[in-house]
Parts: sequence; structure tokens; C-alpha cells
Amino acid sequence: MVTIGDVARVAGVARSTASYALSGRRAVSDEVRERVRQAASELGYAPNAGARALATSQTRVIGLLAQFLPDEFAPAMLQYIQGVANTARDAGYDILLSSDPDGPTALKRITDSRMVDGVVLLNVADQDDRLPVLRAAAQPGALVGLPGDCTGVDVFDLDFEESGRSMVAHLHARGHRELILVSQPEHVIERGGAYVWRLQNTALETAAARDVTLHAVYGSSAQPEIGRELHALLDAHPNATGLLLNNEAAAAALPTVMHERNLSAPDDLSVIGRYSDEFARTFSLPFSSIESAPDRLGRMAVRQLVRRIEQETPADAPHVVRFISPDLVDRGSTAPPPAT
Amino acid sequence: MVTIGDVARVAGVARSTASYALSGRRAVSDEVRERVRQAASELGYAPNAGARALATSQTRVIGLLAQFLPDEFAPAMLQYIQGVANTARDAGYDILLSSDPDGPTALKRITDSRMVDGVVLLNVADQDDRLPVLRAAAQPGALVGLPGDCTGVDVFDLDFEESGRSMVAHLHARGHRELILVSQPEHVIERGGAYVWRLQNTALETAAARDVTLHAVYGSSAQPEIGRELHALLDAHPNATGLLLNNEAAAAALPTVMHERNLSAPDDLSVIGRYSDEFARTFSLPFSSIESAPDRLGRMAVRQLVRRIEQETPADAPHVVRFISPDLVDRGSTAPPPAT
DNA sequence: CTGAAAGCGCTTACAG
DNA sequence: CTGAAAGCGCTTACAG
Repeated sequence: MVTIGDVARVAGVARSTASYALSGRRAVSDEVRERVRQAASELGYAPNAGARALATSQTRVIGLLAQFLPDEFAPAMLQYIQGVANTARDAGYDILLSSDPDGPTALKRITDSRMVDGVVLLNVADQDDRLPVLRAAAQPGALVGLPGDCTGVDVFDLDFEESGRSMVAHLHARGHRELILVSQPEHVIERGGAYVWRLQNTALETAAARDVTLHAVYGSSAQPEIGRELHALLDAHPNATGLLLNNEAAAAALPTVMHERNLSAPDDLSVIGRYSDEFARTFSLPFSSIESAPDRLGRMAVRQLVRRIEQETPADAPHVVRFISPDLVDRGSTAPPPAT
Repeated sequence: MVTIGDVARVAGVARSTASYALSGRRAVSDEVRERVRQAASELGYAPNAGARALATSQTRVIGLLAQFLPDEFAPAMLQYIQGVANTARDAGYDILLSSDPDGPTALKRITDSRMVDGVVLLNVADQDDRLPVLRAAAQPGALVGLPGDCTGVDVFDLDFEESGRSMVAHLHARGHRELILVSQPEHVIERGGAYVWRLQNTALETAAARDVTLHAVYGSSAQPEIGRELHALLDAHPNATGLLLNNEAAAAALPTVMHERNLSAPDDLSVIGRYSDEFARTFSLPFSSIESAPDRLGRMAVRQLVRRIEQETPADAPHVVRFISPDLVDRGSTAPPPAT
């Protein structure tokens, strides 16, 4: 392999001078700089990442902790990963992807061994086992998802409270008085998936305040179970005129279910989901939805992380908890309830 | 950070002894080994990855080059990524994920800077720009997907030729005489996505040999275009009784299209896709399909790569090109054509 | 069975 | 403006 020593020799300068010429961290005469650059490109020089990391304590790698849990819908995860990966690349960082189901152990190993300059956690639970590890780590961390305790980390999430309110308010305003809300599986909650009850609670409150009946249930996040459950749900609540989905798998399954029941939105049933526009396209979903903005959240997390890594933000600068407000993307699936 | 020097001091031995005790690469007295281990775990010692890489020229990281091209269906990609990531983890490797649209440049940077011990390329095209870079690299590479020139790399792919044959033969045997084959977008071919024509060619040959009319067309890989195209296609060929899909986006869109046309499989139309079982579940697809086995391909690629990295396979050992044979997963969507 | 030393390829104070 | 040297934290021949 070609080292900076080779470059220096070819350029006829000291290794330190070659290093400075390439990094620009010290003034170097135009002539020398040119010679060094020339030599470097002739030889195809690329600095050894390990050596550089050892010397600078910087890897220019960001760890991405994604867990593909059986109760999460994988295609929805992918969009967060893409958001993080794209932003990281633009900022000059590579991504070390961990999909280890044992998140805490993986995180500890990656941070302790100094493989990364910082870490993005996806899929954060209310009591997330990875957080104690992250707080003990030397590197900063940014989360997508709201944990119970936000100390020491930067947090980005959709405003699920407001999402719950606005879904119910939207249908209430159009005259609906009986709704169904399908959340993610109950074990997502048990695991601490706080976004499930954050949305559900405000939906229930809003419904109660407006005298709307809201049937709040948990749904599977796998096919074909969720399809069957949706059928059972619609059977059980024949007078419900609106369906709210805080469950991507349910959203993906709903078109088939509605076809099978010969229902269409919004004529027979008003529907609002909570997923990204990209997700809607992928699954051909014709329903209006609260935009979950995975790309935006991924981007915000990485930007803040990079700011901390590069110390534009002092290490003890206050940490942020930032919610993005829910936008309802109107795909025309809501209307006043059918006259009976 | 705690270094091996700290461990050695606490254990009262030399750094080299601490290193050997931990790695087991040299005999060490039981007592010393125990003291070193004790010290290491007390201090929470984890070797610095950069330093180790510098000393050993091994990073225990595998580069994963995935391109999220607009004409590929992202959820299908994810499964290959998971297959690679899971196998790598089990083998003790971390994954450096690159989703850079400029694959060759990203690959060159990653390999030249010695960030990885080897590389897996996804989404390989017939004339893949990344291959010259990979061949020039010091690290071995494994591909998922068949390029025109396989020299110097290990290659794993579904047997698309056989897939094309078996799809047509299956429907021919059940009495079908007019079929439609929807492939991926034409620009996938222009880009060199060889699997498109590999399947299509054998499908056409098989059809010709058996006097079956086969309408072979390209379809978009985005919604909602592909839905419209499927409608147009079924309009244009009202006598076709079988539909073959070598296009994940088309498969994902088909249930909706069939509902809209009030068709069901296999009574009105026999359907065979080419996608994974996991994909079928995710999209609730009721169609029989050639299993594309992304997890298996990812696993094979990583295993072979690890073998090369760890020199169980000598560097000049012959490279492999391995096809997995297509299994038809029967979901009951094929039958004799409807009587007319 | 153990230790002192060299070396991996960088960067960066220290000198001039 | 440039160079010689130290040091980052490991591993591994070389000695004993």
C-alpha cells in the first residue's frame, strides 16, 4: 500500500510536510503543495483510516443502531436508515450499520473500541436499554424516537401527541362520532415503544372531549394477521365511520381488506394513517396520512450529531428534544360520514 | 480511555503479556491469564479498533455497497442488506454501509483507505463500474448479481435463466397459451441489470418452443405508474390467461389492480411472481412465486468473503460463480385457464 | 513462560 | 516555510 512516506519521498519533502500540504493545516509554499498533490495523485495515495483514527481520535464514521424487531414493519425502518445514510454521506461520514438484536452489547462494543465518532439510535423505546450504554460512552448520540429520560442525548421525533389530536379533530370536524384507532402491537408498548400510547392517549382525550366514541385497539405488525384483525374490527364496530391507523402494517394491508369488504374511502369509511409519503407510494396507499417524515428526522439527527462531533456545539451544550409537527397529507380519503 | 497499558499495569505484567493473555496467541500461565482477564474486565477494557487495524491490517469490517437506485424497489433491497448484515455479525464482522449513488468512488475510497477487509456488492450490473475498482483493490469482493465478467470476484445469484423457463413451463403445462411477462424498467437493462433479460430471454425461448404467445414488456418500478401500466396491459391482451412478474413493484401493485378489475387468481388469471417469501408477506401477495432468496444469497456472499479474508481460501483460489436454483413457492395462484 | 522493543501509518507540537 | 521526532494503542517477532 502507498503511504504518506511514499508521497513525501516522491515529492522530495518530509512526511510532515506532505501531511500538512494535503491537509492544509499549516501554510505550505505553493510549489511544494503542488508537488505533494501531484505525487499523491500519481501514486493513488489514500490515507490509512486506522492510522488516521489512531492519530486524531476521529474516525469519520457514525454508528447507526437499527433493530429489525419482529414487531416492527421493516420497510418503514428502511426510510430512516436512508435518511441517516444520505445525510451522513453529505457531511463526510461513513455509516457503521448495526442490526444486532442485542443493541446494548453492540453499542458498547462499537463505542468502547472507538470505531465511531458518534451514534444514531433508531427505534428508541421509553426505557431503552441502549441509553445507559450511550450515556456512559465517550461519543455523543442522537436519537430518533422519544425515550422516557432524555438527559445526555439529542432527541428527534414526530409529535405523536399532536398527531393523535389532529387525527381525531379532523374527523370530528367532518361529523364523525365513532372511530377506530389501530395502534401497533401491544408488545411494542411493553417494550417501551412510547409513540404508541403517546398518540393513543391524546386521541382518546380528544375524542372524550368532543363526545366521540373511539375504539382504541392494538394490531399486529405482520401479514396476514393484521388483515384478519382489520376484518374482525370492522365487523365488531359496524357503526364506526372513521379508521385511524398508527400502524404501518395495518395501513399496508387495508386496501386489500377494504376491497374484500367492498368498501371505499371516503364514501363508506374515512381513513387517516400515519406514515411517510414514500411509504404511501411504495404500498400504493390512497389514504390521507400524518407524514412521519423519516428522511427529515434522520437528517436532523445526523446534523445535530455532526455538530456535536465537530464541537461546534460544546460538549456540555444543552441537549435538544425536538418534535416535528404532524402534517396531514390529504389524499382525499376523508369526508363526512355516509348518511344512514 | 483505557488501554492495554492500563490493563498490564493493573495485572502487573508487560503490555505484550497482556496482549497475549487476551488473544491467546501465545501460551500464558493460568495465573497470569486470570489476572489479566480480571484487570481487563474491571477496567472495562476494549481494544482500540484503529490501533488494532493498524497493527494487524485487519479491520473486521465488511463494506456493503448498496445502491438505492430510483428504478429499484427499495423494500426488495432491504432484504439483501439484512441477509448480509446478519451473516456478517454472526461471523464477527461489522458492516460499513455505503448507499452512495456514486458507487465506484465510494468503493475506491473505502478500500484504498483500508476501512474494510472485504466488500459485498449488491445490485450488480452487467457492466458494473464498480468492478474495475474492486479488481484493483487489495481486498476480496463478493457479488450478489451476475456481471458480464466474473474474473477476480465471487458471484452469487438466482438462476434467472431457469426461472424464466420454469415460469413459462409451469403455465404451459396447465394449458395456458397466451401469457404476459412484466419485467423491470427498460433502463434497468440499459444500466446493465442483466437479470432482466436473462429471465426474459429464456421465457421467450421456452414460449416459442411450446407455441405459447408471450408478450414481454417492461414495467415501471414505482407506484402509481406501474398500476396504470398493468391495467393498460390487461386491456391490450384480453386473451392472455397468465401473468408473469419479474418486477417487485408490479407484484406489489397487482392485488389492487386485480381488485379494481374484479379479477381473481387463479380463476380469472394465473399469476407467478419472482420475489421472496418475506416480500410476499410484507405486501400480502397471494401469488405463487419464484423464491428470490435474498437472505440466502446474502449469507452465501458473506460466507465466501469471510473465507477469503481469513485465508482459508488462498488468495489465488479459483473464484466461484454460484446460482441458486429457483424454487416455486406455491400459493395457489395458478390453475388451468378459464374455459371460454 | 515473560519482557523490552520495534513497527503499523498517520498527525502535530517542537525547533529552526 | 520546512524537518525531525514523538506519540496515538495495538501486535508480534526477538531475546531471555
